[in-house]
Amino acid sequence: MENKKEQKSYKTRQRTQILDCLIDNKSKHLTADEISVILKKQGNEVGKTTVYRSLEKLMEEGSVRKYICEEGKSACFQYVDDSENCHRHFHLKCIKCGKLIHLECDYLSDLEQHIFEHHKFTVDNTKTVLYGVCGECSNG
Amino acid sequence: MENKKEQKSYKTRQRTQILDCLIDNKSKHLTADEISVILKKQGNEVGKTTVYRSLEKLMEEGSVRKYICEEGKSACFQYVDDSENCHRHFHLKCIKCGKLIHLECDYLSDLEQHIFEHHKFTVDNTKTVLYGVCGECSNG
DNA sequence: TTGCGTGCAAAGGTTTTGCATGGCA
DNA sequence: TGCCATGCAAAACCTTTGCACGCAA
Repeated sequence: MENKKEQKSYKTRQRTQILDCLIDNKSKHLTADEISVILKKQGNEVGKTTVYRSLEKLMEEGSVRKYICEEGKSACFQYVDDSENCHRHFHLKCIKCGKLIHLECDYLSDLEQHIFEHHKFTVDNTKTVLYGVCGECSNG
Repeated sequence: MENKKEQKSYKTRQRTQILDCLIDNKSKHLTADEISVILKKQGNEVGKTTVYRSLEKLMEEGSVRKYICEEGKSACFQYVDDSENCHRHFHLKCIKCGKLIHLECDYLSDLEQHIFEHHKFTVDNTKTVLYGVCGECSNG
């Protein structure tokens, strides 16, 4: 069974640096590869395998969230910052410049409520990203 | 403007069957592999390469749309049924049973309008899927 | 006949797994 | 010392590309 017993977890250089990297970039969605590259540039090389495995652990612990991004080629990860209430708002992602926008807005909460009441569907904005074009890119 | 020089396009057994398959399943999101399997079961085997290439053509023609789905492993495709106005509504997808729900609702159009006016962002619901749990699965 | 379509094989890119070694507690 | 963590190599997947042959028009 999915016994969510907390598993032991050691504090290692690699895992710490991966988490730090995600925190430093908490406004962005990073791919496993991007994390790997950033760490390398900082002189903190970490094997790709370890990046993937650490991200998985961090997701289980709830510190990190996985998103499926527009490109579809690779998954994106983002630090879960409780102070930003990311579980309560929607994310918009520009398909032109890739910018990620955190949308804090009561209107959106109402939307969720509406969908739940009228369509019997519980939206999980942890997994949901609205795609489109941001103001800057549409002016271009 | 969508002025893509129209390329010549031959009507072949494979392309016809792929499109038929998408039409038969127009309420679902199918992966390239699923299409391949369905056709095989019908005795209409089509090479994977051909499935991918045909889907690309069909997308250019505007008959088919590509979505990035939750699993993230593979892309999903769906027939564009103009009579259903899929470009005007949102799609909900249940992360438990995989069911796809077409949400026809004025409230949602307002949402788009709201995001555009207040957040300068043009949502493309061609690419957007709201993830969550449907009524049946949450009762389970 | 022309040139797009098809499909096998192979390449490319991302993610996972096997296994021996390393390192936290 | 007991385990989890790490990382190389290889496997597993999904998708794309090269190439020779097939087939619609």
